[in-house]
Amino acid sequence: MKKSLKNNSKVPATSGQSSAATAILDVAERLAQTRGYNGFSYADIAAELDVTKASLHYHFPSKEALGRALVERYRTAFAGALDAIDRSAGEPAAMLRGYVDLYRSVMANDRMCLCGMLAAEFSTLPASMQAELIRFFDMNERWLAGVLENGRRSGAFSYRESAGDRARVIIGALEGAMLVARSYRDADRFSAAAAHVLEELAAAR
Amino acid sequence: MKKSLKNNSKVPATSGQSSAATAILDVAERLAQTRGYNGFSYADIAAELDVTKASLHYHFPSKEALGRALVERYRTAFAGALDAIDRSAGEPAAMLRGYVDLYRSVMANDRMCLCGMLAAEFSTLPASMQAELIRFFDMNERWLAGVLENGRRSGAFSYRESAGDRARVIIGALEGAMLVARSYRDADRFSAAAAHVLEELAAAR
DNA sequence: GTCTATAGGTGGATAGAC
DNA sequence: GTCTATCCACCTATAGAC
Repeated sequence: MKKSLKNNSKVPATSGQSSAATAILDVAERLAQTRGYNGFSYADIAAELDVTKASLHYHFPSKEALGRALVERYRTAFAGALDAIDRSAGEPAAMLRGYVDLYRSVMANDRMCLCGMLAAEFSTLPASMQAELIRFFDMNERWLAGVLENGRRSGAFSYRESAGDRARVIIGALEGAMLVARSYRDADRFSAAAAHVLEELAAAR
Repeated sequence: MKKSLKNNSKVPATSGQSSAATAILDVAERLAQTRGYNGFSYADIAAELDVTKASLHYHFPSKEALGRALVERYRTAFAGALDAIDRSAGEPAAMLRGYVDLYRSVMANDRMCLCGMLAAEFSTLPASMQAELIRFFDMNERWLAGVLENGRRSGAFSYRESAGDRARVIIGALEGAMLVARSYRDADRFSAAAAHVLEELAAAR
């Protein structure tokens, strides 16, 4: 039985997207995180939503448009999560734990970080997606470097290199731990690496 | 002008493979490392070698067979490189530098580690390739854990977790640093992370 | 071993009816 | 907004001549 993707809800869709577009992005996001951008097709999404491919093309005319929307939304949602950490947690150590938990929840959901996945496929992606990807990593690095600076000032963290360099090390370590852990279907592998990242920064040792 | 893939050389091909198969694997390996297993086709290889797709199927009947051969050869070559380190370098610190340099040379070649790339695509791979991939990571972990144990015994390294856990952390950090650095086309990003891995283990601090 | 030719399937994408 | 129908390019793979 066909389910309509039309936005029938009384409330406006979350962020300028119709509920149909949101439903499509939700499925596409999961597929992209588990199979990669080159690993899913319009047919896969259509089958899951029980609509036709043509209907998907109405909302996202090309796969590039879909892919761009995917990364944009992911980056925006991630930025929102970082803002939430900024507002809630006080201590740099708590903020860093919050950051690591963002990754942990992705892994717990049996997914790879969308942008880590796309980084692997980078050279095959449309330029517009490549640009979005860079924005994502730059944003992460900037935010993390800020937390690291504060932590060092307050004496909570201790590290030798620049905050920016250390931020890059942490991002790479988390993405890589996730990448490998997924081949073992073992979230604990990721958590062990995440714990290491946190402990390594602790000033008292 | 067509170049024949037939093995015309007087010397036997490197390891049970015909020189034709070797040439195919060389091209396929580079494509897999830069675009992913789902990001290249028989047509890509055929165009580069100036032969037909049918000719490739003679040497590797299916893409799965090609993919399996790819990971097998990569794992064997990597094992050989680890053996070479075992024989040449004495100090655990030197051995670890040698290990990191294996990754660095992949990155310097504008490639991603084949198995890191395939780890991203893991859920879309044939079972035979998934199994090979696990063997690769297990081998790395085992070898690295041995070096870490020796280094701790000799006083060269200092770390808190088990050697196996720390080995996993290091592998993940190197794979992830490579993954992200490739989006920036910046080998220095990788080298900075690699240097961090080495310094973090140094006992004198 | 390599070719031509082709099969059968799937990819992204569009026209036009409803 | 969603459908049916269709296009064309590309995919992996095979048959059979040379």
